[in-house]
Amino acid sequence: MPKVGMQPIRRQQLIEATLQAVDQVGMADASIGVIARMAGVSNGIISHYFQDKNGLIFATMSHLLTELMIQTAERRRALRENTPRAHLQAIIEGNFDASQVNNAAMKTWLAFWAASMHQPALHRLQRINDHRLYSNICCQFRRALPLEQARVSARGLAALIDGLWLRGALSGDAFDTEQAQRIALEYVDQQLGR
Amino acid sequence: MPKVGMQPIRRQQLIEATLQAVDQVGMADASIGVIARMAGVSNGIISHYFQDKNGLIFATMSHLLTELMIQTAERRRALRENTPRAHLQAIIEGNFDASQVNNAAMKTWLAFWAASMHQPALHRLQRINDHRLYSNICCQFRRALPLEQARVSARGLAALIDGLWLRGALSGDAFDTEQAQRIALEYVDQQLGR
Amino acid sequence: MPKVGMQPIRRQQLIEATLQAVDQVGMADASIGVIARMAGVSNGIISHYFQDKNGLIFATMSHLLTELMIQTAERRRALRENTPRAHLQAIIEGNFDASQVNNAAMKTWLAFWAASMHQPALHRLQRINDHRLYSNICCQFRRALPLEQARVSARGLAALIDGLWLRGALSGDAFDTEQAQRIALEYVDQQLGR
Amino acid sequence: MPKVGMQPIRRQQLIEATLQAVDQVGMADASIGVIARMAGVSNGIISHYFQDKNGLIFATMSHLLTELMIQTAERRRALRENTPRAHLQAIIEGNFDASQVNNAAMKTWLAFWAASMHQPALHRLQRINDHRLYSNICCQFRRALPLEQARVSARGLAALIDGLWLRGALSGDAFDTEQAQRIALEYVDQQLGR
DNA sequence: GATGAATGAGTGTTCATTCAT
DNA sequence: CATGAATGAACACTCATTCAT
Repeated sequence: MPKVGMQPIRRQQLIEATLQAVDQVGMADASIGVIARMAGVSNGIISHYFQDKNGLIFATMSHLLTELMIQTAERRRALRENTPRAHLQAIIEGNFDASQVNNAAMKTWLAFWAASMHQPALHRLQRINDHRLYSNICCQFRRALPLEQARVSARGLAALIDGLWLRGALSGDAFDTEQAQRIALEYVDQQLGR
Repeated sequence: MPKVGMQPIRRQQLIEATLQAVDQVGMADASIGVIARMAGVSNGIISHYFQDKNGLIFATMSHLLTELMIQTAERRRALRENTPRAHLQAIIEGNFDASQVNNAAMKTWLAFWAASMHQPALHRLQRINDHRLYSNICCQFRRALPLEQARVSARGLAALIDGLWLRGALSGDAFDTEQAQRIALEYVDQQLGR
Repeated sequence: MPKVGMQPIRRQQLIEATLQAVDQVGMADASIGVIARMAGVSNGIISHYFQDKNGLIFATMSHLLTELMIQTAERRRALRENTPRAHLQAIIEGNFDASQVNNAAMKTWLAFWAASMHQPALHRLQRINDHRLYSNICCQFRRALPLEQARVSARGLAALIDGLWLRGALSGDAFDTEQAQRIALEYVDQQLGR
Repeated sequence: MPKVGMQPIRRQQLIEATLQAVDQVGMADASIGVIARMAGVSNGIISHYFQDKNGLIFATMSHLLTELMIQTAERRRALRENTPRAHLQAIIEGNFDASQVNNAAMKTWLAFWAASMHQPALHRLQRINDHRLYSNICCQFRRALPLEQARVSARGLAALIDGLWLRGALSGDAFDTEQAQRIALEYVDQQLGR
C-alpha cells in the first residue's frame, strides 16, 4: 500500500466516483458519504484532498471541461485540410464525443449549469467554457465571412450545438449523435454557402 | 376572513414565493422555511396545500409550462396570416416571452432540467414540453416541406431555440432576445427557402 | 401538551440543561446532543429557540450575569443603614451568593472567561460585568474617600472578590464563603479606616 | 542532520507553537493541525513526542508553571534584605512577570483553569501551583504574624494577586502591572502593619 | 384554515489518532 | 526521526415533515 504520492491518484479516483454517484443518484443526493463509498474510501479523505465538497464538485467540472477541450483539440490537430468547414466539423464532433454524451457527464453538466447560477466559482468556469466554444467557432467563420455575419453565425452554431446536446440529454432516450451532428453541419454549410 | 376558496389563492401565492426564492437563493437553498417566509405564511401551510415539497416544485414547474403554452397560443391566435413562417415566428416569440427569460424563471428551468434527470414526475413533465415544442414546429414545417425534411428542420429549430435560451440564461448578462429571435427566424427562412 | 407560548419555558429549560451539562461533563464536552438529552428534548430544538450553539451559550452566560445582578441588587435594597460599608458588604455577599458558588455556575464562569478571550460577543458581556462590579464598589468608596483613593480601593476590592471566588472555585474543595467574605470585608474596613 | 538529542528541542518547539496557537486562535481552535503547522512540522510528530494532545497541553501548562516558579525564585534569590516584606514583594513581582502577562500566557492560563475543572491531571497541576503561592506567602507572613492571622493574610494576598491578574487578563486592554503590584504591596503593608 | 412547536434523520466538516513508508 | 495518508467517530446544523392547538 503506497503511502506517498497518492494525491493525483486519489483525486482522479474521487472525481470518477463523483461522476458515478451523480449518474446513479443525481447531484442532489450525491452526498459525500455516497461518493466516498463509491470510491471505496472514508468520508474524511475528501476534505484531505479537496478542501470541501465544493472543491470536489469544482474539480469534477474542471475535469469534464478539460476533457471536452482535449477532445476538440485532438480532432482539430488531426485534420487533413485546413478549411473553416473542416475545423467547424471537428468542433462539432468534439462536443458530441463519448466523453460528453454519457449519462454521468450529461447529468453532471445539467447540475453544473443549475448550480452555476448561484455559485460564482462555477459561473466563472461556465463562462470560460461558453466563450471558448463561441470564439473557436467565430474564428473559423471569420475566415469566410465578414465580421458581423461571422459573429451571428457563431452565435447560432454555438446555440445549435448546445441545444442539440441539451435536447439529447433531456430526452431520456439513446442519444442520436449522428443526426445531431448532421443538423449542425448543415447549419455550417448554410452559413458558409452565402 | 374568508375561510373557503382560499385554495387557488394560496397555491398561486406559494408558487410565486417559490419562484422568488429560487431567484434569490437558488433552488438548492430554497427550503420550505425560506419559501414560507417569502410568502408570509407558516411552514406548515405548504403540506396543507401541496402534499410535500416535491408537490410544490411540481406545481411551480407546471405553472411555468402553462405560462409558456399560453404565451405561444395567444400569439398564434392573434396572427393575421396563416403561413408556416408566421406560426413559427409566433412560436419563437413565445419561447422568448418575458415570462420565460426573467431570472427567476431561468433559474427554475435549469434546476428543473437537472432534477428531471432523476425524478420521474418531473421527467414526464419535461418530455411533454419538449415534445410539444417539436411537434408544433414540425406541424408547420410539414406544410411546406416533405415529411423527413420537416422532421429534421423541426429538430434543428427546436434545438436552436433551446440553445439560444440556454446560452442567454447562462451568460449572466442581460438577455438579448432580439438577436436570439433574429437568428432563429433566419434559420426558419433557410429551411423554408429550399 | 401546550403547543403555543413555549418559548420562555423552553429557553429557561435549555439554559438550565446547559448549566447542568457543563457541571457534569465540562463545557468542552457539553455538546448540543448532551444538552438536549439532559433537557429531554431533541437536538433540533436548540436551533429553533436559539440561533445556534453560541446563542445558547450566550443566553446561559447572560442568565448567570442577571442572577448575580439581581442577588446584589436585592441585598442592597434590603439594607437597614445607608452606609458605604453596608453597601459594600451587600455587594460582597451578592458575589458569594449560592447562585454563583455552585459547581455548575463556577465551571460555566471559568469556561466563559476562557471563551471570552476569543469571542467578541462574550467579551462584551464580560466587560460589562467587570465594569459593573468595579463602578458599584467605586461609587461607595467615593462617599468616604477622595476620588483617586476610591478608585484604587475599588480596584483592589473588585480584584479581591474575584480572586477569592477564583481560588475557591479552583480548589475543588467545599467553598468556604464565610472566610472569603470576612477577608473581603476586612479589606473594606482597612480602606475606609484611614 | 542530528538524529539524536532532538527530543528536548522538538518538545520546546512544540510547546512554544502551542502557546502561539492558543494566542492566535484560542485553545478551542488550537487543533493539532494548527499547532503542527505553526511549529513547521507534520501532524504525526506530536504523538511521537507527547503521547497525545492532552500530553502536549499538560506539558505546555507545566512549562508555564515552571516559568512562574523560576521567575519568583530568581527574584527572591537576588534580594538584598531578608525581610518578609521584601520576599512578599518578590513573590508579587514574579506573578506579574512578563512571562505571565503576555497574551499567549493569559489565554492559556484561562483555558487551563477551565479545563482543570474536568481533567484530574490538570487539576493536580493547578492545585500544586495554587498551594505553592499560598504557602510561600504564608511562610513570610508567619515570620511577623501569629499563625491564624498569617493564614488569613496569606489567603487574602494570594486571592488579591490572582484577582488582579485575572481582571487584567480579562480587560482586553494593556495590563497595568505597576498599579496591580502597588495595590498588592499596599495590602502586604496593611497586614504587616498591625 | 392556519400556526409553530417538535422531531430526528441526514449533511458537510473537523479532528485526534494510527501507521506504512 | 519524520512524514502524510487514512480513518471514523463526533460535531453543529439544516430541513422536510407531523401534529396538537
